[in-house]
Amino acid sequence: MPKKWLSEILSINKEKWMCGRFAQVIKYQDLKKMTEELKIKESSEQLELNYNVAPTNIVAAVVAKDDWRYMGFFRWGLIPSWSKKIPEQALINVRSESILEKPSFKTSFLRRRCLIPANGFYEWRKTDKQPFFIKAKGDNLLYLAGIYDAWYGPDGSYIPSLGIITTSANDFIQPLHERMPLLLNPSLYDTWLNPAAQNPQELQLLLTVPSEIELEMYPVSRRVNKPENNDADCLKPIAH
DNA sequence: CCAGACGTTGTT
DNA sequence: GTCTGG
DNA sequence: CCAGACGTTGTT
DNA sequence: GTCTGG
Repeated sequence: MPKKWLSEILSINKEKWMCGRFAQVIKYQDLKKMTEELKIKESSEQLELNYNVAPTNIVAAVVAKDDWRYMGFFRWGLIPSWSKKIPEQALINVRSESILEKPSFKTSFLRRRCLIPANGFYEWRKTDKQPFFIKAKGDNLLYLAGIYDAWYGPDGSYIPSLGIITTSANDFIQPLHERMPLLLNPSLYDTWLNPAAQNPQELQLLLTVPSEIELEMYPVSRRVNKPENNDADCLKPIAH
């Protein structure tokens, strides 16, 4: 029996998820800056450095309980609280356009919004699968808009999880992809994080505001393809 | 009322 | 949990 | 998102 | 191709 599987002969690779990989490498200075900017009351001394965040990884996110803003840790891939089991396909992205119509997302959107700090996110060019890193101009952190929930497994396990909200790509991202993560303008952070803000129409409006955040992108090594390659080289620009 | 689903992406 | 379909 | 597996039987 | 795992 030859060791060739059908896939090697038929190999047709479909692109699937939009924002399917990002970087969360938040060192002391950035952590300090973020804590001030977002008025976080409780955080860690330091965060795990993840240059290549893949679905199901644990990520840090800013959330609020009443007036108390803190850093929480969540599995990337939303598990609705009522799920009987962990969804087979991780719900890593949430379409902003239909968020209020989806039972899996609606309540989390109305009551449990978060911001996921990221250095930037990875995107694979459709034509040649060349990976790119997309980040804010300069070295400012990006904050990806997300929603979270808490899930208790039948065995008593407790898993907080989140999903990243997506929207149609702006002119900058368009050449690469149709979709992009929702990047709120900083003036909207307060409302976004406020769990008392629960008006569906007002919240939905936040999803339609075009981002004013200036972005830049550059190609990176295909090493990033493999989630276990998790080091600074993932972020380095390579020659075109 | 109960049963059953509950998601995204892109391409064809 | 919440919504849709029968 | 990409990577990697993808099967069965019974015997050692 | 389809599914699971990270």
